[in-house]
Amino acid sequence: MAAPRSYHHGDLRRAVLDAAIEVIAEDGPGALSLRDLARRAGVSHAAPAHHFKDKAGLLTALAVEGHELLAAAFGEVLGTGSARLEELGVCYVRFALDHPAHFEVMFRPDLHHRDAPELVAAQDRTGRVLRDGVAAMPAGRRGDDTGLATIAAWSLAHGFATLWRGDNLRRLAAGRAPEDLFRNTAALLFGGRP
Amino acid sequence: MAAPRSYHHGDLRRAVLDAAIEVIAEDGPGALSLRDLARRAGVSHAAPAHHFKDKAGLLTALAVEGHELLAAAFGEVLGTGSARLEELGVCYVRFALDHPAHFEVMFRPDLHHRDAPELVAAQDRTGRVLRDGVAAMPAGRRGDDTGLATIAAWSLAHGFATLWRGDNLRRLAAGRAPEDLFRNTAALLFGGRP
DNA sequence: GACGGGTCTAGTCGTTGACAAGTTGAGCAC
DNA sequence: GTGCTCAACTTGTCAACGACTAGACCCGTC
Repeated sequence: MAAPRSYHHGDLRRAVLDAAIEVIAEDGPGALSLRDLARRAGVSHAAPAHHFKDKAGLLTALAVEGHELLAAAFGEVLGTGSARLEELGVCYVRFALDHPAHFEVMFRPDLHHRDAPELVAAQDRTGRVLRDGVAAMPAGRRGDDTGLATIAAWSLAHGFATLWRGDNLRRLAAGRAPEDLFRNTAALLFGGRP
Repeated sequence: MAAPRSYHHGDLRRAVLDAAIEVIAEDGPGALSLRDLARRAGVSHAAPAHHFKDKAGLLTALAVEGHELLAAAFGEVLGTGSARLEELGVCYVRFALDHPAHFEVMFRPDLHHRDAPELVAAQDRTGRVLRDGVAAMPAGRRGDDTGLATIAAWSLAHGFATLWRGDNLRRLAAGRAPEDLFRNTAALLFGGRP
């Protein structure tokens, strides 16, 4: 990073993405500036545009990367075989807390090029993985309508993660750690009947 | 509105807020520009700053107004006495769909002055109203821990509303209207055992 | 050793948020 | 009425931004 730069950066695309992740995680997408990212990478102010076209393009790339990371995380949980529905939700919440910048951008269509084919594909894949994950669960409490169960599980996890990140649950959480708290919440709704 | 303007606008604060609501509902908070709002209200570019200090101040005011509207909506539902927990959630979802701009801003701390006392008060009030609403429900399925039940109900409704607004549930919804769909979802989790 | 395409620089335009200083006009004291 | 005060608003300015353009640079290929 301190080495003298040749004319070509080497991996400017990744460098800009990483810088963006840092900025967004700290101050939100509103604080993002292409010129600032260029400065951080040590290149001229117009260089990033060559990789991402424009600001929305950069955020689209970030969203796609987020969907890939989420799908991978789901794959790990499902791969273990010990997959209870709660753990899928916990995985979702953990993803949101571990990758706040990606999570922030993934579900904000006003920030990206909504029609970018790679984004649409990534979104579809996430939806499919989610639904398949729910479908693979024992029927039990979740009812027969897989679509409805998916909506329920997704809404619960997404809402929890979003509210937690916005610091809206601090008072209600009463000091409990987010993952445990969500596990309890999910167990209350999806778990065995008391 | 078409009348010749005197030096004083009359109610510039309201006019700017309304214009902001329109812009945000259409293109998101990122598309907001104080100068554009001023233009729409027919005043100079610096006039809005006199009422809101800065952009974050405007969004803070919007968030506070949103909390007030939400609390009022809850009051109506709870006032009827026919308050089942699902209907509280439906009310939340309907609020998000009816007031997209307010909803968008209310839970995005990076957009406002997080420490503004009127905002903190409004947030606290929303949290309290929510919790009281849940507490007033028959114990039944929701368990004994009111805090946990509030988190569950809030997360579910918030997640559903957010995902719906981001167009992430289109495929899973299969044409069903959002309110009915949420009612079913909530019934699946909170309702009587099938 | 020319060349061609991907990568980056340098310069520019129009727009924005924030700030400072001045202007207007309504309400109030006398 | 006269003069005062103060909030509401205007005008002018600045640095920063996103987007665009033309051109410089570098590497692999023929």
